[in-house]
Amino acid sequence: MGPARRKPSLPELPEVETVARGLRSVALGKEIEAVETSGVPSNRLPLTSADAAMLVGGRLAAVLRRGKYLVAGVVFDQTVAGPEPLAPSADAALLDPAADLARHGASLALVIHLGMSGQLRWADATGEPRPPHTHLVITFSAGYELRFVDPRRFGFASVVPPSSLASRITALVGLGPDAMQGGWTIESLAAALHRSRARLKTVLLDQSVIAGLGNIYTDEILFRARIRWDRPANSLSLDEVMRLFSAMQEVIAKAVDLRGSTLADAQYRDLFGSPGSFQNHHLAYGRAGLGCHRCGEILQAERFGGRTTTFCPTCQL
DNA sequence: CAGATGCCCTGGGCGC
DNA sequence: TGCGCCCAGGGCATCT
Repeated sequence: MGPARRKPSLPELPEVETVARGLRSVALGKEIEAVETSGVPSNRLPLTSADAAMLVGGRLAAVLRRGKYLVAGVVFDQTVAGPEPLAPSADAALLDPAADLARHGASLALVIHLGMSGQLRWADATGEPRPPHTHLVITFSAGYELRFVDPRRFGFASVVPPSSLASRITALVGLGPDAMQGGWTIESLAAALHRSRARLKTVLLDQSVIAGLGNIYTDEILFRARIRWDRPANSLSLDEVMRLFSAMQEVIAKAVDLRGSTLADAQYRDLFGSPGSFQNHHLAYGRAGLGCHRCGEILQAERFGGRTTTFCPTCQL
């Protein structure tokens, strides 16, 4: 093996959750005074300056996360009561951001997906200069600004009325239950997996089945569950589903606790520029060619569907 | 028709 | 130093 390859650390559920919590801690209730766009459109969903300008005069009333999506509710002409409850119950509204936003009285939604290289930064408007590839800047009262920086422009920011969420951002509405707060049970996970005979990792990555998992966390979950990525999803025994369920809970909880994974390229930073530390607990992702922490076997990398999976050929069955 | 595969978007690391 | 290959992941088109 050559020198350690720089891997992108892309934002998945734990990283987006960390950013969402950061936003709640600093931006709720603050008035939006100005919005600037770079004029360089997202590759996915361009934001017109007219749409962006609709935010001016509003206040952030809620910051939700659904899978890898951030959804901020913006209210006009009313005071914000206070921070929303941090952990909403797993009721039907959990999957319906429009309903959640309505409860907060939001008349506009700012939807952000960080894509592969997107970052949100909270900065003093008079402080550090804006980095290259800053595509959206929202200036709040008190001289702070929220910067959306995205070199590869796979991410997007969109401003839509809550009632148009379903038609304008269909993927958001089509998300399956969230990997962290979707109310998953062993039974519902087993049912979801048994509906498909596609390869297990394909199903775990399918945002319409489980929302929030990406390449890093699926590899970590599968390693801990000791199950191969290419098993047909409907071939798992009950014991294996239970292991997968536990691994998903543990990995996501710990990764959120450690504020996500920041790898060598430092692509992911939280709202305030700090790295996460779950990368120090990675057992599979990025470790191809290194020894398995469980059995010592050399971890193997395989490519499918244009991406790499790292796993232990001996203890993942 | 479910599942698999290929392609596209982009910038940066790195090899030559 | 500079050029060009390759990689990353999500969405979608197109196959089998």
